[in-house]
Amino acid sequence: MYTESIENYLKAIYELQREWGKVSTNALSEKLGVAPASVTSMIKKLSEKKLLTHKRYQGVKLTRAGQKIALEVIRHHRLIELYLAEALGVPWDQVHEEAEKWEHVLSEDLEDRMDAALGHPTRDPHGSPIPSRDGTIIELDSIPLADMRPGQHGVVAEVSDHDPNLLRYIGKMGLYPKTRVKVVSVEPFSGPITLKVGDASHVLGAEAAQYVFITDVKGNPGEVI
Amino acid sequence: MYTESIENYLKAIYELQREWGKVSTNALSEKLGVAPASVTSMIKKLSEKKLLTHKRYQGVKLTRAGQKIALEVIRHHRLIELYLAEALGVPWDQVHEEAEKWEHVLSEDLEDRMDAALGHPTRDPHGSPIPSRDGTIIELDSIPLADMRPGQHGVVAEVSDHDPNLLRYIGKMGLYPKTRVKVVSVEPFSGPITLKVGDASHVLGAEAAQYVFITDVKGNPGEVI
DNA sequence: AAATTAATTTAGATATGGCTAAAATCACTT
DNA sequence: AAGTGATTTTAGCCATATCTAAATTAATTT
Repeated sequence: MYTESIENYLKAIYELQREWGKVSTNALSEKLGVAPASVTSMIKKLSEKKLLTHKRYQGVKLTRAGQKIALEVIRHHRLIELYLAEALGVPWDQVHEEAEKWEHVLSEDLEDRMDAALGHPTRDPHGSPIPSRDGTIIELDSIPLADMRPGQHGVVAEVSDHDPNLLRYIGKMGLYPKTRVKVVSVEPFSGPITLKVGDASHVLGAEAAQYVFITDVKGNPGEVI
Repeated sequence: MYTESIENYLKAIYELQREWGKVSTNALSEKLGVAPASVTSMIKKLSEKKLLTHKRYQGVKLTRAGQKIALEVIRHHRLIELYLAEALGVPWDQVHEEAEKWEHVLSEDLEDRMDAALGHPTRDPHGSPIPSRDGTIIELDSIPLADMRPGQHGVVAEVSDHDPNLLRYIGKMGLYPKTRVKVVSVEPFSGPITLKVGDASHVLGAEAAQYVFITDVKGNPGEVI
């Protein structure tokens, strides 16, 4: 088994890789909240263990072995998040923090039991896909709500879980995964977005809209006024 | 917060204190599976933090502060054990291992949720008392099954959870907490014990009988043949 | 009371995963 | 092509929690 630290590095690298393609020392440093120099020495170690490849000054890339471990940790994380929400009613803005710790000590047996109790789910409470045991993951094709135009509508696919405050804010307007939304208007200069969620109308700040991802986008894109 | 290591030391000290009164360096070393020298240096640290008192070559004793932390960890451990057994059907010989890891990363909020979901339980699956949040614990008055005499009967109060094999063995004859048992005969020289559990009759080895604790013991003690 | 044995402590080493400060490299501008 | 600023790496240090080997203290035996 790998240390908690190693698991966290691999997970972070996987996520950055998916979002930005390449993963720099600084990006990792910021995401993990450690000094760049610490990242460099960990990279060296992970490279020796063949969990990633590294070209000096050029960033890292997970090997197959590294990705496998990353996906196992992510599977733990997301199963735990969903389990806590479903079975114990933990609010969706708190499940992430709890899962951050528990994911590293969850046994495979308990993982399987939770998976079965939840009916082999495919999405966590934030809409993120839960990798299967063998490391298959189906990422959704979605765009940030911030990129939508007036008149377009779609379905909330996924919401970033990095900030509990953001989740509470988003939750207040009912923007949970699988919810239909329609963009009514968009203010210029990265301004707020007015949208319909069911019968209700909400105004959402531009920054928050970066973190809400929409799938199944349809409708004639109108002008940004 | 304290490190996982510190929590484990405090828990171990609490348990040894309860069982043997005083807690020697060697006893801790054995219980924790670390070298005696390592125990000495940790004792020094815990003593500086005022979590225990130590007289050189004379063993240690938890302070009130140390005991409070020990009981918090034990509460976590036992709530987790019961939760896993009840909610996820984890067999009673596996819950201990899972709880050993999880207990150190459980939030107070989740502790409360599990406690509520279980209806504020007072015993874990092995019959051990679950301390309350404020650190109150009600230990049962019980004797080892090995000390019972033919003709006596009683109720299983608690079973040691230190060895999964033992738990499976004990489970096979239905010796779960709250089960009535009657001692039929006891072989001499610390020999096996024949007992009735419900309608069934079982023979139990003397060593295993050291780890099963009986309360409410009644009946005329007969001779050990 | 001295010698032996057992328990405990001290001293010094190791691995992990952080840190800061300084050096090296890269990327961009002029 | 050289200079500047940002990024990355190197070098060396620190804390935690282990270890082994040696020294000390306590307990027991003769």
